[in-house]
This record gives sequence, structure tokens and C-alpha cells, in this order.
Amino acid sequence: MSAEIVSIPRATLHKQVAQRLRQMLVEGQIAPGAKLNERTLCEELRISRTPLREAIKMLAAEGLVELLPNRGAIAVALSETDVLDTFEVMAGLEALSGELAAQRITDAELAEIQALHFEMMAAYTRRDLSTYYRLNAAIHHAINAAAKNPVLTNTYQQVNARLQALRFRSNQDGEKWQRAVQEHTRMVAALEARDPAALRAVLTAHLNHKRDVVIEQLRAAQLPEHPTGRTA
Amino acid sequence: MSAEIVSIPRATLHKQVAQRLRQMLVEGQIAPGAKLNERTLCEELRISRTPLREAIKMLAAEGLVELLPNRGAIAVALSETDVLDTFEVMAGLEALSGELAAQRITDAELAEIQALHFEMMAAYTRRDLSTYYRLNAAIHHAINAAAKNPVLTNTYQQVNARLQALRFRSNQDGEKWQRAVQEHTRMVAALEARDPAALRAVLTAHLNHKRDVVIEQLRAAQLPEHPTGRTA
DNA sequence: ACGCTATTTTTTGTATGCAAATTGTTTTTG
DNA sequence: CAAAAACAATTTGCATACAAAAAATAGCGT
Repeated sequence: MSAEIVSIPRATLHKQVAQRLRQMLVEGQIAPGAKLNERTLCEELRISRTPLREAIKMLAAEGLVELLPNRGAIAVALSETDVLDTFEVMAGLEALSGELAAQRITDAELAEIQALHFEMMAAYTRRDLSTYYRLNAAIHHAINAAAKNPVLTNTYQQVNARLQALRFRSNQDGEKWQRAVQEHTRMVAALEARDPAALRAVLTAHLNHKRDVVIEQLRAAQLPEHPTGRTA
Repeated sequence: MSAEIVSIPRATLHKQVAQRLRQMLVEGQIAPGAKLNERTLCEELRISRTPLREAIKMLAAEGLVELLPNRGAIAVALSETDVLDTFEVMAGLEALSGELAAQRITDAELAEIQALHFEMMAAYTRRDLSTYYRLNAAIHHAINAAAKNPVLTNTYQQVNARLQALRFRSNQDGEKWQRAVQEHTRMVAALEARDPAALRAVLTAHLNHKRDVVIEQLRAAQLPEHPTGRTA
């Protein structure tokens, strides 16, 4: 049965492809450092090379892939230094978001963040890491939205996408998870108080701690390659 | 005589084209809001449409052009709100740059900035706006470089490029120019003192003032379109 | 067997061709 | 004459074709 005819291909093809590739990169379906073979991707996505290559160029400008002249594109593989640098910028952008959000947040937006915070507390109490992670991201996104600066939002999301591709999440030990939750409580308090300086301070500290956790995990994931001889 | 053969086309064509178009956009050779006609640009740059379109997609991801589905690309034309939002982000990035630079700047880097500052003072004294502007940009660039964070530098330059395309510069009245120079003096002092908080404060104020000047100029440039009836 | 070079194959980069959509112009109609 | 419709001319979007570079493979000599 031919049902595809009705579905209107709203966006242009290269835009759709870019979105799809972005998703694959952020979700780790294309691993960091992996090569993006044009022929393979064309067959997978059922498109020709032209829109694929246009999409890849966009992702390169976004910093999600690296272009190697005459050798195609590879998914970015951030070094530890890259991760530190990126977190430094993210911290600055989050701090700015918070500062502005504290000044501009509406009562409705605040109420929604408070609700998300309670939901997140519930997930934390249940040690439901997946839900916690989702709500955590939603809260940060909501704070950013409350800053009401589209340029900031775009910049934030673009830089953040590179970190998402690391797929670090999870594996927080109890103590650090607790600290993160406490920081979130202070965030909400600072928002309620409409205190820009306080929110800036909390978010800066929060991002620095997150950075430490990620770096720790990165090191833990890299060293075990040769712990005590090869495996079994 | 055929001399083109020796000239090694180091970068790929789409990369060269992107750089060329970026320059044209930032230098105002392509005016904000202007359409980027593919055929015309192909003939001008002596290339085919493929690398041109790839370059345009990169510029779209950088936010220098806007893609209109089935209608090509136009150079971004920032609204007043866009300019305010962009300056807000720029202020945050400059503040971060300054904070980090104050912590990480080497003596050699500081000396170079001091030298540039003196040169800028000379240009100011001569009311040599062109030289002043160039040195001003060089100083901000040097501070950013002293922060030693490539991710920050990239983000900074990408956001800044959109503002450069406005081609505002010049037309500072005496009082505001003097204030800008005074702020620069305080910047150098904060760097010499290695005082991150002070440099953050100065740069934030500096960018806010610059924003005000630009907004004022934008309004002055837009209103005269219909001052007292149509022309002549 | 090893390392080197030559050749084939694959892959990327660029140009061109074709179809669909948009824009501009002319023609038709009230 | 104005508005609308029909047509023509551009222009964009995607696919394909060709050329150059890189990677893989095979051959060769030592």
C-alpha cells in the first residue's frame, strides 16, 4: 500500500539528514573517532551523496565532525583537554543563563521548574538514573529558556552537543550524586529568590563538579585497557 | 605561460569558498539581507555549484546566512533584538575570556597587550579611528588568546562574526570614545594585577557600553529612512 | 619471508544534468 | 484598466557522472 505519498516532506533533505546524523552522533550510534563513509550512509539513509555531504559540512561547522581533506569526515573525539575546555565554556554559558533567568523568569516558568525539580527528587530517591538524567537535562534546558535569549540557547546547545556525544551520564557514585542534587535544590532556591549572583555561583560550581565527574569517568574508561595484562 | 600548475590548492575548494564568502559577509561586500545567488557566485568565484552550496551550508551553521527552503540563502540581517541578544552572549564570553586570561596570561603576552594598548592610545590621541579600531580588535583578540581555551576562542569568533557583519564601527562621539579608552586602561591594569574579577567586571561593562553605542547607531541609521516625507 | 613498488579498487572532491519549485511576465477576463 | 490566471524563465534541490586522491592489494626483487 502506498501511504508515503501523503506524508509531506516538510524540511529539505539535507536538513533532515543533518538532524538524523546529529542524533546518531549524540546518541553514540556513530562512535567518537569513527569514519563517516559516504557510500554506506547514502545507502542507509536512502539518499544521494549531495544532501549527505551538505549535511556533513553543517555538522563540521557545528563541531560535531572533523573534516579531513581528501579523507572524508570523522566523528569528533574529544581529548581530555578538549573536554576541560568545553566544560569551561559550558560553565560560562550556564552561569550566564542562570544570571539572566533569575532576572527574567516568569512565575509559570518557575512553577514548572519547581515541578520538574520535585520529579527529579523522586527519581533520585528511587535511584532511577535514567529518569533522573532526563529531568536533569530538562531543568537545565528550562533555565536556559527562561533566560529568553535565543542566541544564548543556540550557542549553549551547540557546545553542549559535543559533550553529549561522550555519552558519559550514569555511574555517579552516591556522594557525588547527592551533591549534585543539593546543588539543584540551591538552584531552585536562587530562582525563587530571583538572585542572579547566587544562581550564577551555584551553576558555576555545579558545572565544575560535573566536569570533575566526567573527567574521572573518562580516565577510568581509558586506563583499564591494560590493567594487569590482557584479558583472560 | 602556465604558472597555475605550481600553485598548490592546499585547502579543499569548499573550504576556500567558505572562507571567501565569510570575508565578503563580514566586510559587508554582501549586505545583510542580500540574497546569495548561486549562479552569480559560481561565475564570480569560478567554481561549480557543489562546493559553493557546501560552503553556504557551513555558513548557515555558523549563523552568517539563513537558509530559506527552495529559496536559497540570504545574509543574516539582525534585528535590534538579535543584536541585543548577541551582545549579551558576547559579553558573557568576553567576561569569561578576561577571567581566564587574568589567571593564565604570561609575562610576554601581557607585555604585547601593553604595547598594543600604547599604540591604541596613540591612535586615539590622533583620532585615527581606523588604526584605533584595528588595535582595539587586536587587544580583545589577544586577551582571548591569553585565556588559552580554543573552544572559547572558536565560540567567541563565531558569535563575533555575526556582529562584525553589521559594519558599525566608527562614529563614536568624543565622550563615548573616551570612556572606551578609559575602560581599556582599566583592562590592562586588571591584567597586570592578575585580577580575574576586576577584568570580568571591566569587560562586562565595556561590552554593555559598546552594545549601547551600536544600538544607538542602528536606530540612527534606520529612522532617517522617512524623516519628513519622502526624499525631494 | 620481508620490504618495496606497481596496480587495482575504493573513496572523496568537483562538475554537470534533470526535476520541482519559485519568480517574473504576459495574457485573459471581468 | 485592474485582478487573476496561464505561461515562461530562473533558481533551487537532488541525483548522477567524471576526475583525482587515498587505501588496499598484488607483484616483484632481494
